[in-house]
Amino acid sequence: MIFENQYIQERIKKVEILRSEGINPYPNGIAKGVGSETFYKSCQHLHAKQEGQKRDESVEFRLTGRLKFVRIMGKASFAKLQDSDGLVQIYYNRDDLAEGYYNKMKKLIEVGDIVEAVGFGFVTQTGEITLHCRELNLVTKSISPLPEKFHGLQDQELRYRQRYLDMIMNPEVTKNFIKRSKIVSLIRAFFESKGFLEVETPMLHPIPGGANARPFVTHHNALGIERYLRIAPELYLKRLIVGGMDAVFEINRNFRNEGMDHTHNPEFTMLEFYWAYKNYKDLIEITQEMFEYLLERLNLPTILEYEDKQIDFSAPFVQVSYIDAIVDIGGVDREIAQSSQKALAFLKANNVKVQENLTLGYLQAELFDAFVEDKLVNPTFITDFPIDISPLARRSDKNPDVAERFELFIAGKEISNGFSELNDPIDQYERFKAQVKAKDATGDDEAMHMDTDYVKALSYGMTPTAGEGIGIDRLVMMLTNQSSIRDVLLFPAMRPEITHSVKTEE
RNA sequence: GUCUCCUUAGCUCAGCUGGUAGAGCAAUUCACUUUUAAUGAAUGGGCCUUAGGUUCGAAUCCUAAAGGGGACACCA
Repeated sequence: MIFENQYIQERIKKVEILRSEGINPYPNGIAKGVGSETFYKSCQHLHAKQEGQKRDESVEFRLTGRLKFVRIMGKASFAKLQDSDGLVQIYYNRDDLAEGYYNKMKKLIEVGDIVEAVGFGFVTQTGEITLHCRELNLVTKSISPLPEKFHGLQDQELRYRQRYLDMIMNPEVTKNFIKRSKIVSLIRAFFESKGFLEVETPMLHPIPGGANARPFVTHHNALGIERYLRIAPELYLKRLIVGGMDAVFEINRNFRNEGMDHTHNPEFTMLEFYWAYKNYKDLIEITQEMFEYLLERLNLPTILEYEDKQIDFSAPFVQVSYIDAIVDIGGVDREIAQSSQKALAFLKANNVKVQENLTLGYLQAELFDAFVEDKLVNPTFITDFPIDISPLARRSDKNPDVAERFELFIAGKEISNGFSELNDPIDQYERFKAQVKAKDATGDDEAMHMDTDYVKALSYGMTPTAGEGIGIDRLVMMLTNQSSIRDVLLFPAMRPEITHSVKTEE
């Protein structure tokens, strides 16, 4: 039974006592009190008063919040109440509350309960602004005790599984999530100010597309068909460009059925935006601008601490081509980087596990991952991606081996991916076919599926368009200096916890 | 998926080379009308994650499982 714990039982008894005394432990219709911040500000002037007179009984305040500490000292008590502004101290004693109320309630109102305190401000002997209560009412009884008051809740697992407790015990956690919310809100404002329209496209896809990833599969009962939770909104957003929306964005969840670690959660939030009559160079510009906007509005410094690194966001961010990055940053000879045979040999010589049948572009990607990615600490735009690893990007008019594509790296991590979109329907059709072939040949179960409806859409003509995706979770990690994605997700994915019962055979 | 470490009271943690369970906070009772992790006194509280094994004897050693942390791999 969920409530069998002795401490919970003790508190349930208190609930019963309260009811028998005619006090509702879960009353309704109580308005939120004045925030503790406001209370402090309104009482600041009391500090200036003479010793022994630091009080103003003429102004009444009503505070509401959860009790975090209670110190009963016989006929008087101090308690700390936590509201959305923070902690505030209240004082209550036998003589200033209603007759008999103090003795009846002092043990029935305890740490964890949510209360309403009404009274006036004063300054204690130790100089703390405190509410002297004339009234102290229970707002909501807590029957589960809070974790230890000094160490709080440390256990990572409990913090993620019981995020509400984490928030009660570790207020800085809430602060990070408030910041996350602000970041998302600013991004919306930024794109709207640029004339983008926010749209919502399907989560249930008949064909998973727009990324190389394994999808979750689900079932539609009425239709009797499989659906895939979306791995990316890309193909739908581009259909909207075909339809004549010139600038769209979507901030929403993607689902990928892959491993979990400190940078991967099965569901994560992506910003994707598509911009007609623009190319990848315009994207680089607007991305740079977006970062400047975010840092400024969040009051963050240009040089940001992240883990053990210092990241310099001074504009403009460096731009390097994929090949040059491998050569100049990765320290790989240009000859090696431009020959399949030499690249393969080099990778093997450096103990990088690679498949034999990879094309040059894929080998370059291996070189990049192994020798370059970690070194891109300050924001860096990597441009001119190999065409083989960019199945949805437009081929460069100057160099057919290269796509008009870039990725932004910060602190060794990919933050954004953007390109001039492929709008030649026949080229797109061929590339899908190649992906399907790769799927069969190499058993690459992340390779893309053929999406004939998307090709059909392109066949009506899509304006030259640039599109980009930014991983919101990783962006928030960077801006809140968190090294685990779980610390920027309110409810990170967890395995089910109680499975002591039957083990299923393999 | 692999390696590695962790799981003991509500919480934070001790528990040695195996001898039968400890502290602090929290709780209960008492004292205390300006405390700051309040204080002082007393009391209660345990499926030592689970299942096997070794042993006269297991929280402790071994094996497996579950959950979690970290690293790597897969993955953009």
